[in-house]
Amino acid sequence: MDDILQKARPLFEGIKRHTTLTPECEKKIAAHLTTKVIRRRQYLLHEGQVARAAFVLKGCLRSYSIDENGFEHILQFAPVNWWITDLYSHISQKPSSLNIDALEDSEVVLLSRKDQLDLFDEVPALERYFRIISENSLINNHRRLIDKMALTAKERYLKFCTTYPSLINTLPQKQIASYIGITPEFLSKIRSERG
Amino acid sequence: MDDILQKARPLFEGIKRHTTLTPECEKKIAAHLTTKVIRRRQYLLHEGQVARAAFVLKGCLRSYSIDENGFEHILQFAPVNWWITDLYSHISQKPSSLNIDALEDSEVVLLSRKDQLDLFDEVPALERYFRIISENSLINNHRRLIDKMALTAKERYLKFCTTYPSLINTLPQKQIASYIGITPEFLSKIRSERG
DNA sequence: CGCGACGTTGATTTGCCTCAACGATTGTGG
DNA sequence: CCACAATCGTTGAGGCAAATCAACGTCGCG
Repeated sequence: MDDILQKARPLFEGIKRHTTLTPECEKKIAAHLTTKVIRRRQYLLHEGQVARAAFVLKGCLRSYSIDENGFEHILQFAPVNWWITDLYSHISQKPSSLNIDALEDSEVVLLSRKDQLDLFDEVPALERYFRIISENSLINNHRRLIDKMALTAKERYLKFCTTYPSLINTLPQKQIASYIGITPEFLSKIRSERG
Repeated sequence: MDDILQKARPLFEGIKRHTTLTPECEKKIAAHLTTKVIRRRQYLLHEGQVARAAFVLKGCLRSYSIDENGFEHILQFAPVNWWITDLYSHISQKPSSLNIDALEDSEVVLLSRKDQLDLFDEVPALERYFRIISENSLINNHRRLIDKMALTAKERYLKFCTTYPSLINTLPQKQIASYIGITPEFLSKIRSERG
């Protein structure tokens, strides 16, 4: 129990950057959290399961959909201190259409939707925190959608490089290509034009 | 004053579909709302201005970005009972990069970010409501982004037709083409292939 | 009436994909 | 520790979905 309270500290710090949180509230939250280790290439969520929300303590995960031709399309990367889930499944409690797996050995804390909703009544600050990160995620998604419509593959790649410089050398090119919506071969060609 | 309370009724009904709202809270909210009429082709928001959030009482609006070649990319349609804004600008209070204008004669209620944040402290139910609609918008945006990466133009058009059947006959084809991310010419060609 | 926005259609171009072959690197079991 | 497979990135030839450009008919509206 105290173990979780300790491990979830980065999460509480994150919450405190947006709102205030008393030690009692931290305990209430911690009571609903569990931790989980996920090794590289292991799944946190398989298509068809019901998702829980995961906060990354260590490592890096990704969520992606697989289309009818078997191609992966990455929706999100989640490095340390980010949340990741299939939001549709998490909220509706229906089977997910996304997969989530670990790009490196990772550790997360998990929160079910039921526990999350209970906590929103117990700890209003938590609801505020999730309201804020939902707003921010929405802004990022708007930007990404517009970029997908307005920019060329090369422009999107360069923008990715400046927006997430820390991920460039961490992630395989294949994953970056999938995130910006092009084939790995074409990304390779883009990069070879003096990069 | 009572006028706003009356006009905002559809908004209060919408909130009550997600949480509970007392008449006193409705009054508190109404005190921060203003109404505005926007005629067809008139702007609610110009690129560079700071956005407020708008709830549509009548008509239909759109938000869109203009790229460096002068092409419009529609981010959102807002028919009756939907919110629309440039979320980035509204939240950060910085100049917007989006435009919002009316596709037909419309009327909206407006809420500034400051008033919204004040209300979150006064009326927790309102924060819950916005948390929920942010979550739902995010789900829709995820879906749309994946569709843009995984589906062909024709598939996206057919999906638009089944997802928003009421908009098909209301909106000019040009606007639909911009929303699904293709040229009006190509949409015309898609439609001419029987169906 | 005439102008401007809209939709259509065809010819041509292009950004990106597909497929295939090939090194380099990683990792895994004998 | 090595052999081998699997994964990754690169490169090239060819193909296709969608964009571009241009011309034309229609409609609503000042």
